[in-house]
Amino acid sequence: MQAKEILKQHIAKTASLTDEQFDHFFSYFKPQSFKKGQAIISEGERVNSEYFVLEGILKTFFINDDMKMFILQFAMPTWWASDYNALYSGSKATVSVDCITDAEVLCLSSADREKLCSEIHQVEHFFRWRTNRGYVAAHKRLLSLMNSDAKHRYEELMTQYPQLYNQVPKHLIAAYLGVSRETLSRLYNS
Amino acid sequence: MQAKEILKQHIAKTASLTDEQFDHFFSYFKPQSFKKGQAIISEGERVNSEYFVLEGILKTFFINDDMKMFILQFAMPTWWASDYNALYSGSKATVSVDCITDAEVLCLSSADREKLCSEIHQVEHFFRWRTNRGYVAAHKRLLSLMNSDAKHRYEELMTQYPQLYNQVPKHLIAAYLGVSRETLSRLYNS
DNA sequence: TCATAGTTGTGATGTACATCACGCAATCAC
DNA sequence: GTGATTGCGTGATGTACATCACAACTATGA
Repeated sequence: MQAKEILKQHIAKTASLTDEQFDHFFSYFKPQSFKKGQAIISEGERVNSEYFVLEGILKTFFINDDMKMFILQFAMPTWWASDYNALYSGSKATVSVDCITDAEVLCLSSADREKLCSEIHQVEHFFRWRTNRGYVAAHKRLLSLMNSDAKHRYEELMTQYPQLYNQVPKHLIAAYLGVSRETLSRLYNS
Repeated sequence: MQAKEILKQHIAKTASLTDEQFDHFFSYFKPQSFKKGQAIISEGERVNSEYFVLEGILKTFFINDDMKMFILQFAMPTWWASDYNALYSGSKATVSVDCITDAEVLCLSSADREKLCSEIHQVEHFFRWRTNRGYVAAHKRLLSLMNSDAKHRYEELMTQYPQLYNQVPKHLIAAYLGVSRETLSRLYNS
């Protein structure tokens, strides 16, 4: 399927745009290709854009002073990724985004998103609902981190996104679950 | 300060409404008073509204099968609280909201919020930005849960919201930090 | 005013994890 | 093809927490 059609169907689930409106909307998105391992947003840099995934898997992550990595999100096709803190506040990135596999994305600058939101009411509507879904998902994950042990979190993740099992190295899944790779290995061998 | 003025100043930080627009907007909010300990949203019930806090402190929380409580949010004046999952999906509440102190709130139904969002573009703009701030805050907390130990999280919380120290029982602060009340007690006595 | 419930502190013990250390494929680079 | 890198498993040990048990103090309400 074409990039345009993928985005169109994605938007149509939440907002009603006329064809002209959608064409205008789409014209601000820049297609980009990335290779496995390539960085899209690096900590400390300025962040101007957010990214809609067409193909491949991205990760949003943070690396602490001990060089330990924590993954906030795996972004799969039709998901969005960026450092939304930096993007909305204008500050420098505190989290990074890179490619777990080769990836095709559509890039939308923050300035263009705000322009589109103010031009087309339904675009603002779309972004409100999208962000709300992210907010709810983050709260679910907070509860799961506080309430469940690592084994339970692992099983939840594998049930919801079984494709991660084959497509994503185990140490990244561990970094998402918030356990060491050794612990994760012991969990599913039991 | 009047309820109306508090809300007006709160909105004005993110959106530009004319006085007429704000009057219309405000007319949908219902003032409500609650006593300490009173429930606002209970797990399993239908959720119709969200709440803007004028005075007092609310908590949004979840109780698991072992009757252990986890606090997602303390809502202080000018904060919003609800079960946003239930509110946006129409399902029943999975988290509860109640009052830690006596509280004055403004209640806005979900139907009215959607009506106002579609009538007044700037209202939709406001809610998009508000939700984005919540999303970013939730991700910060996810990182803090995965990266920091309980002592560090406690100090962060007390630095950012020192008023919680006196106004909120310690076992609720523990339920927010994700540790037992015993552990919390040992943390700050050292 | 007395009883009861809610809040906080502290010791003893248990456990789910992290960390360190090592070996062993599979894949990649040149 | 060979050395280097990446990914994965597993044992030994350490630790930050949970849990249980009990005591004391404070606020609330009949």
